[in-house]
Amino acid sequence: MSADEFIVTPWHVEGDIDYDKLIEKFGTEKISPELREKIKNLTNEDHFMLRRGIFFSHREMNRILEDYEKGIEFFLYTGRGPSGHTHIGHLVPWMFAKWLQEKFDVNLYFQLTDDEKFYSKTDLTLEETSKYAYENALDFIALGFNPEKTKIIINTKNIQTLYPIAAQVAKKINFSNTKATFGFTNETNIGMIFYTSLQSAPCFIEDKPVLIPLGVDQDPHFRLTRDIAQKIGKQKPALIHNIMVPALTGPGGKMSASEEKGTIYTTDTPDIVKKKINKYAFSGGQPDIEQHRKLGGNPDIDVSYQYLRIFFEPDDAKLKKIYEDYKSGKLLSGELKAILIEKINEFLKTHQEKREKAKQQIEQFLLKNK
RNA sequence: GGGUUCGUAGCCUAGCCUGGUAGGGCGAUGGUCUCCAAAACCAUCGAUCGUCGGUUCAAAUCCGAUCGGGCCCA
Repeated sequence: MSADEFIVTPWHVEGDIDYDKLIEKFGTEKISPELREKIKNLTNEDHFMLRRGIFFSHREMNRILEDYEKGIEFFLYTGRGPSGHTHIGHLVPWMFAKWLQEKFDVNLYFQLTDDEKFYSKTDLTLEETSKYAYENALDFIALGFNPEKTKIIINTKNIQTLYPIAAQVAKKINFSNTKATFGFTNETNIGMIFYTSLQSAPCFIEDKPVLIPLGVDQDPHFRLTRDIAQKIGKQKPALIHNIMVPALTGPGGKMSASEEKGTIYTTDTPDIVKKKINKYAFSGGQPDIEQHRKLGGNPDIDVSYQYLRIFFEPDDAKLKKIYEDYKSGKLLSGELKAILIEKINEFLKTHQEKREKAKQQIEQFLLKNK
């Protein structure tokens, strides 16, 4: 794969992603300074993920906000395909969703697509994906969502609620649509072919506009949903997209739940975190210390720096100092890694405590079928 | 239900026709080098060849059955 090639689909992300090109390719809109300003005015906060372009693209986010200003409330929807343990990349859209929920005081639905992972991963059983769904739910709850306004949907458990909506959707999507959108072939099992309608279903679970914060790789599902929304008498879902969190080992792909060493899990111990970062994190440093002092490092390709930017260092002034020190050669790669290790472990310490508590809270979060 | 095709280390795959206990690539691991990581170089681990049975001195290789995946037709 050459430098300017990249692949972004719901099931596969590869290459060095050019996000401007992706916006063009997917037909989404870049988050404009005006939109950012508007969000800032409504929330009284300029969230660092917006400021730094971690959330970089959207579809009709402006409409959601205009409606909101007119007193029309929206709700939030996001989710996760439970194919393994939760890693820190997953937390990006969840954290942002949590912030949106807080600021706008709205309902949120979190969908765990255990059926989809069973369909798409040949070696996973339904028991395993359901087990991961539970595990992932704990991480989600640990972020501190409002239990009064937050419901977790597990596809195989909540099918009774989802199915009537999914049926409405499914009738309007034909085989050619899914083939074109997802690249399905004759080998694709029919679970996959139907599946997108289940991912659409929560968009219409309330009779209100919906805003979906999500990784940009999931956009194709909602492209279909948006296409058919009016046909079933519903509003198009609005989306706001985050970039892919790079794997520890390098910029050529997203962090994957199945690749041990390129991934920091929410359950990793401080020692494991330290070891993984030191041993695997791709750096933008120079070949040796002398050259590094002289030429400086490249924070833009340095994964440790990127993690700080994306998630672990919300303080702009601190981040800027790290950026400049690294770029000037004052800060060594090993030192940068030490900063990140400290930050991650600090975060995980509290996260893991909250995750334990979540085991007692999970019941009140699970959506009950009516 | 019929036909067809595939099943070799974590992944991809050679070998099967012309039987003599398996070769490569990627990956992984360790080392050298680096402030780390990457790259590069060196080294190492790893498969009883889906399963069961038969033929044979000898089977991944031939035969039968069976399980699993794919495609086509009905």
